[in-house]
Amino acid sequence: MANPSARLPAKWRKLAEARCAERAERLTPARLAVYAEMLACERPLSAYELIALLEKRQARKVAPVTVYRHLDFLMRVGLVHRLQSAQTYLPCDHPDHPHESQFLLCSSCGHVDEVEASGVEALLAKVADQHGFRPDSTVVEVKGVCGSCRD
Amino acid sequence: MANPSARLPAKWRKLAEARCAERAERLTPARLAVYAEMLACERPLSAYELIALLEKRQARKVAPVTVYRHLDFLMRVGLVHRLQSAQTYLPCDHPDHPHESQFLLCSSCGHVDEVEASGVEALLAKVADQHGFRPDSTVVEVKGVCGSCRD
DNA sequence: GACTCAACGTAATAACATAACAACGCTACG
DNA sequence: CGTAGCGTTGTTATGTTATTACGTTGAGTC
Repeated sequence: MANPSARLPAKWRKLAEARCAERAERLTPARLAVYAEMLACERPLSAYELIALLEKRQARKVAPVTVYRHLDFLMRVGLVHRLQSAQTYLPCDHPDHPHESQFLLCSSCGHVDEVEASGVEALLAKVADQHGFRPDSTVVEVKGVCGSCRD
Repeated sequence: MANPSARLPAKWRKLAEARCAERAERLTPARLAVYAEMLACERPLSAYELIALLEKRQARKVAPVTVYRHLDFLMRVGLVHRLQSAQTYLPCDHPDHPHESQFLLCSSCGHVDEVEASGVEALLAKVADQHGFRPDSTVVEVKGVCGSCRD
């Protein structure tokens, strides 16, 4: 089994460690391995795709619950997002700070662009307030066609 | 088995028929039964909850694929929405015209408020455009606590 | 050592969704 | 009329996503 950290750029690893340290959470090798696999893949993965990749790399069986636990952890600390409309997971594109994101999902190439438009969150907060609603978190996913695929 | 239309207010039925007529789609009894069940329930339902309700009312087995087909139909004509973050389905709150909606999901009482804030769609279109992205559809779901539950 | 507590392993199962194929019922056209 | 086409429905099986329950390990503490 390859050491996952060997494939994980130092920059990302440092950010991940910082995020965990902030919250007094432990970035164990198993958790790091899942995160590294997701970063290496560069596209959203389903939990079971991730299981298959991990089993291949580690040459041993990986139970679903294991991966789901690691994903829950990574989402809790803000290193990973879940695409609700696709039931897939992808690493956060800018894990240097906690944030709400919006996602642009290309239906042609499958690429996902994570953007952070503060105006969107502000507007949703305003709309919620107008309905007497106190927002905790938001899901914003836009499906369409990305610039590359339009050419 | 009760006639589903007996439980479906005439107003909603007329709107449903109009939506289907526009698109030359057929609002069959089976489809209407699913729609009526969803309207009667007044909260988002999972496909399998819907199956259980239909089986109870019709006193016969209902296969998952049947309900999924009817849900697909109802979503296609715009009478039903799917909450992506909860994997549940709920009738459209204002089926008199096609539209994109935003949803306010109360984590306390489970109530879902469907709102139609044109500003949200406009802003998302603008953000998408700034990234060279052509949007087709959007998913906007805000989790939080509704006005009633804050009291 | 004994206690605690989070992380991890293992097995089973629940919950959500689709595939493949046959049969039925319109309706439109000769 | 009849029959060909096509959308709807029924049936069975299977695929995909996620969780429950419970036991074990390992690091830190007293």
